[in-house]
Amino acid sequence: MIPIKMDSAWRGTSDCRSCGIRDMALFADLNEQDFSEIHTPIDDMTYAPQALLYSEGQDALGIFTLRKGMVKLVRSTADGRERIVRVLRAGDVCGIEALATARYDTEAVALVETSVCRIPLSVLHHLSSHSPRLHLRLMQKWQQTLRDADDWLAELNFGTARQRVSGLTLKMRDPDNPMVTSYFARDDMGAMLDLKLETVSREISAMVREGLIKPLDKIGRRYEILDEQALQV
Amino acid sequence: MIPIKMDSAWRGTSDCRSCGIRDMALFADLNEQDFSEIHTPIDDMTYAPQALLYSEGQDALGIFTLRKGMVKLVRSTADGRERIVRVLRAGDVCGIEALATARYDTEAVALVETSVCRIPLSVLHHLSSHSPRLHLRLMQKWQQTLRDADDWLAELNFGTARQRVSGLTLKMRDPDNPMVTSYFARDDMGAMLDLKLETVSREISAMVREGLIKPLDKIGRRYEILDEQALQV
DNA sequence: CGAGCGCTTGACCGGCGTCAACACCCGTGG
DNA sequence: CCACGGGTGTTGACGCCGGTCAAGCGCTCG
Repeated sequence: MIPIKMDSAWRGTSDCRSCGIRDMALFADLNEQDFSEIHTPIDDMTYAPQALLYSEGQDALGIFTLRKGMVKLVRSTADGRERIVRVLRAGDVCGIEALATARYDTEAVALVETSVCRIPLSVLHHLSSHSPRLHLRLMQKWQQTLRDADDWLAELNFGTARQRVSGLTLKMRDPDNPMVTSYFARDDMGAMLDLKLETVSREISAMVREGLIKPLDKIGRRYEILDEQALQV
Repeated sequence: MIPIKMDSAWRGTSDCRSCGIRDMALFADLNEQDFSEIHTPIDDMTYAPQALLYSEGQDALGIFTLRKGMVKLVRSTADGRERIVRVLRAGDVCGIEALATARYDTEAVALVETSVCRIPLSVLHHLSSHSPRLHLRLMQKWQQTLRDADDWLAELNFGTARQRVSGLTLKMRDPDNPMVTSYFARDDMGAMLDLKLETVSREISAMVREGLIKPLDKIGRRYEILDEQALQV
């Protein structure tokens, strides 16, 4: 059992009106009246790499919007193996399932330093019935989450090792700089793609040798994409 | 390209109040006032095996509740391979993503004779903002759908061929008779589990030889579960 | 500067894919 | 009623991809 650091810090209460990612977030199109109906403060929090946001089955305090960083969602199978079902990035919603059941269905762990805002369930329940704008936005987030889940299965867990690693390479491109992609620890990548870490490492090495990608650091996390075409196979 | 038979039949307008599966369905806890606000008829439809409910990207007419039968959801990858992302059964909701985008994200095909009711989007949009009961029920269906998607990835697409076929065997047990399970055409099973049809066939044969399951028909679709324990590995 | 962790690489092996032949069920038509 | 043919499932032989085990390397941090 790997001990998980609980390095998390409450950084204060968010002012959603001036949020930097508000156009991607749940509260994108709330108006002043909607905001005036929020009576519980929204927490602004930051997690260190490997920090646990919540664990599988835990009672939910709220749902999270990712402002910066990345979070892996981990599901344990009946026989104790661990599987990464998805990776969330800035703008994604984390723990949305708690809206229906007040419990989280998966474990959520920060992969890098990650900042989030945590919106209490009571706020969402209240607003989703009083604000058609939030109601619509929630529907879109549900749909996006489901689509991501299906994409993960259809695109990243299908075909040869090369196809899977290529797929992850393209999926994890930096939104601000599409020629750069972010990898993870090799065993995490294995748990995402259903491959062993040695296989992942071998494929990455081969892709570098073949001139498809080029390492940007010495720890194997950031790579430049050189041949986009060849990765799309 | 395999031509898909469009054998579908409109069977009339549903009376939801007396629906046999109403306790599982979206309209479970609507009251008389809610029903009185439904101004568009709800279609009651039946599809033959292999019939197409809708295709990927198609404009949505409504969302479906399965009354009887099974439906596979198929996603095509960028390079043209086809992947079955989930199988829906009685009580499940099909095409829920259309609530957010008015388009379907996957293709839906009946696996056996299947009857559904199709609820127009307008009815759901109207009721979800006017009826807190439907609103809650919709949240639950979103959550259930997402959980199914993650289960499919974590339990059925992870580990050895034996583990996958065992997992599918347990997942497809008859709700009315848990000692009986339903299989599909071997290539469909392969597309669900990311295995080749020969591998699926070999694992099933081995499980029969080892006394874990026993065929109930001669076409390889229904099997009796003899050793539940051994399948849970 | 040394310890330790994570990444890489190699050698070997086994499980699954590939290709092919065959068995079986069932519908069709003589 | 039986002969035929196509579709689907099963089984076998063989090869390769990816898993396993192990050694070595390089970075980072104490």
